[in-house]
Amino acid sequence: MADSCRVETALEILVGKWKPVILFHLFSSGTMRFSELQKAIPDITKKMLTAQLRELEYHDIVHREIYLQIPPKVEYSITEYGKKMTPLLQAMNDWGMAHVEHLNELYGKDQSVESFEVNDELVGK
Amino acid sequence: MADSCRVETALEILVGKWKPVILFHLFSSGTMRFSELQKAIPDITKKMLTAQLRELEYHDIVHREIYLQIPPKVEYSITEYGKKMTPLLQAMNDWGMAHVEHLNELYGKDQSVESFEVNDELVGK
DNA sequence: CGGTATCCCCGCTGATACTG
DNA sequence: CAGTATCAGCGGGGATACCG
Repeated sequence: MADSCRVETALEILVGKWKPVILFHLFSSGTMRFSELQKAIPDITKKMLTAQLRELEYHDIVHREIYLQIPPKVEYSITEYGKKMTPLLQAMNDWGMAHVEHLNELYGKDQSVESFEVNDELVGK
Repeated sequence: MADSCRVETALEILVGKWKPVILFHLFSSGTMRFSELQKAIPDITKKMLTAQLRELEYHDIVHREIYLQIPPKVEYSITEYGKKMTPLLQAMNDWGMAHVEHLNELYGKDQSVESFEVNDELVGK
């Protein structure tokens, strides 16, 4: 735990209602157009998709490739630097899965940690 | 990255303006009274301290020991299960530190990722 | 001492419409 | 197609006061 705590720095990048799902899709599919992301995440609005992508872009996690053509085409992908997040995301994912199990043991199977609609979405894709 | 994404589960537990700082102090000091946490985190209100501690307690990360006496005494500590979060917190902390460096390289030293007041607080303790 | 109870504000998110 | 602009709602968080 050392003498300081930058956990919040990591949180800042990931926090945002749709960032984990966006990252999940980009990590899985490699490169996706704006409209492909929209299709993959039906409930997100253009406004939010744009906003969250811009934040990830600012943090050099996501790359935005613009093709100057009509109609426009924009592709998003994980940067090389962004790929270094994989172990962290993996660790969070693993801990999250174990924690769901733990909560089930504590409170019973019917309990939810909320916000699982996001996962339903992934399942239904 | 597997076929599902429980990253958000991990985020839920940590998200909350004061949870990382609270965890930092409890991990560092072992056991702390309510008032000690207040002193360690001057800007937090009783309401928020209580709320965030209750959430951590619900998730079995923090244990709440009540001493039935006048004046009241309540001690908070990390549960055994909670201690299993250490590697995750460490990973997030490490990534966070590296990311601050990365942002400095990209945008210059003066840039901030915001919310560093929390750290100032820790430094000033 | 260790909390609740109330009231309030602001910023994230959503819905909808418009545009190059 | 890939956005921006505008308006509106809701809830996390803050300030303050009170309580066993």
